[in-house]
Amino acid sequence: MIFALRPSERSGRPTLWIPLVRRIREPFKGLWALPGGPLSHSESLPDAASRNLRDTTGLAPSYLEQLYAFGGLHRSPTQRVVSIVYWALVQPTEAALADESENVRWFRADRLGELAFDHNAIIDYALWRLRNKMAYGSIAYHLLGEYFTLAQVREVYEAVLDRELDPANFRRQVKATPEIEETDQYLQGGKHRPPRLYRFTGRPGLDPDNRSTP
Amino acid sequence: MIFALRPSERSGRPTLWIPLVRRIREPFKGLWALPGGPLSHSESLPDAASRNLRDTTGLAPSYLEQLYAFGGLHRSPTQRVVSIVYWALVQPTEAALADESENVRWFRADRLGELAFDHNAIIDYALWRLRNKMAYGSIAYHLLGEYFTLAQVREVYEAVLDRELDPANFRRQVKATPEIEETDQYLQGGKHRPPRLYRFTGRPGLDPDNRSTP
DNA sequence: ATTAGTTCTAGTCAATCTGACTATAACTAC
DNA sequence: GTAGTTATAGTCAGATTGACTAGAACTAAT
Repeated sequence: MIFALRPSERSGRPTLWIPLVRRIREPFKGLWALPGGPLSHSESLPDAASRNLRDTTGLAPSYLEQLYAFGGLHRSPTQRVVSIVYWALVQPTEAALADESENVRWFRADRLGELAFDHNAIIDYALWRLRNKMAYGSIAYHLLGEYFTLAQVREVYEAVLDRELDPANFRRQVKATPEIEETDQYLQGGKHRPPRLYRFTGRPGLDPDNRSTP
Repeated sequence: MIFALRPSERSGRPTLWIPLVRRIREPFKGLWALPGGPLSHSESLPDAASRNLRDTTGLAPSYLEQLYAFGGLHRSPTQRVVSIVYWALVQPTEAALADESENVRWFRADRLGELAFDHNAIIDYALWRLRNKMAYGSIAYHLLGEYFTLAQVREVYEAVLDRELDPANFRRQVKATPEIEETDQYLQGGKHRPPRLYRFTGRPGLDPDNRSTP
């Protein structure tokens, strides 16, 4: 389950997109589904998630976290399947390089049709978690490049939370977080006062998967 | 992974306890470990967790939530094991009924020796999650009975967070949450002014496991 | 060169929330 | 009665938040 920001076709503002793969066999042949695959005997869970991500879309995530283990009895009509789902954030530069093809395509996270298996429910839950983490933790920066303006951070929040935020108040809050570092660079090229560039110096969260990285 | 409140031997104040089972075969024979067991083909993940809980300790949880899927390559020295761990809260009345025996015993959560497998790390993570959920969500009430005083709620927080809280300020905050309902009952029997009893009217969280219960 | 249009950025102010603290109420034990 | 204990309400200063104002710094059009 991969999230990335891409400009909306209409407004040009960044919105949330996810890549899906088309089922080429039964069950649910022809429907779109989350990328995934089997867990090999010799790889850890996050390794397997990264490999699957790379194999199907060519993407390398800037953030990877376990979402949930889904094990309902009737998730697949043919057999009992337990899926340990991970979710990833990729930066826009990465997302632009992603392989697209007849059977791999990006979709807006808020405009999905009917997907294979219980994947609609999985995405709903992932979106809920993303919004939650965004409200507390410092996760939004993994959807941006190394340098960014405060307005870009605000656009990320607006895209994910789906509501507008007061620019001045948002600045004040972000600037108060110690993990945000001011640089001496400014972003030129806009038709207005050039905004200052910042960078994120924090570390990802502390899951069991990556607890030992202090 | 089960949490319950039991009075400390020394101070008599409630503290966090968890039941462990003794390994009766290799690997780690003789060491204490978290209760658990295999996932059968015909039961969902939360069902399997409840059943294991009941089989080993006789307990029925008042709260059950998925903790994490642990899948490191070397968790067990003999084979590759993926454990989908659930954590549960049980009320004190339940906990008092729990089966204890030579091979099942309660331990204080903050005073554990070396356990089998990676179970020390799992418990650390569960404690971290419990503290986190406590700070935000309304989870503490599942460690109490149906009726409780505000001082009892405070004791739960103090036990889990391991620090003292100002009684007056704590009251103010708890009373402000809409899920707490005042009753007309008072708890008699103390050697001081009898405190009013309250009840919790909220629902558990919204995991994928129990999302459809509005 | 001037002006209009845009966003960036700093700041004010009232409302709300938080933590430290004081004071009274209501019970039991002596 | 009186001392001891916890329950409960309330006050007050400091921090945080949301709505808003205003000047700064750039581009584009005149």
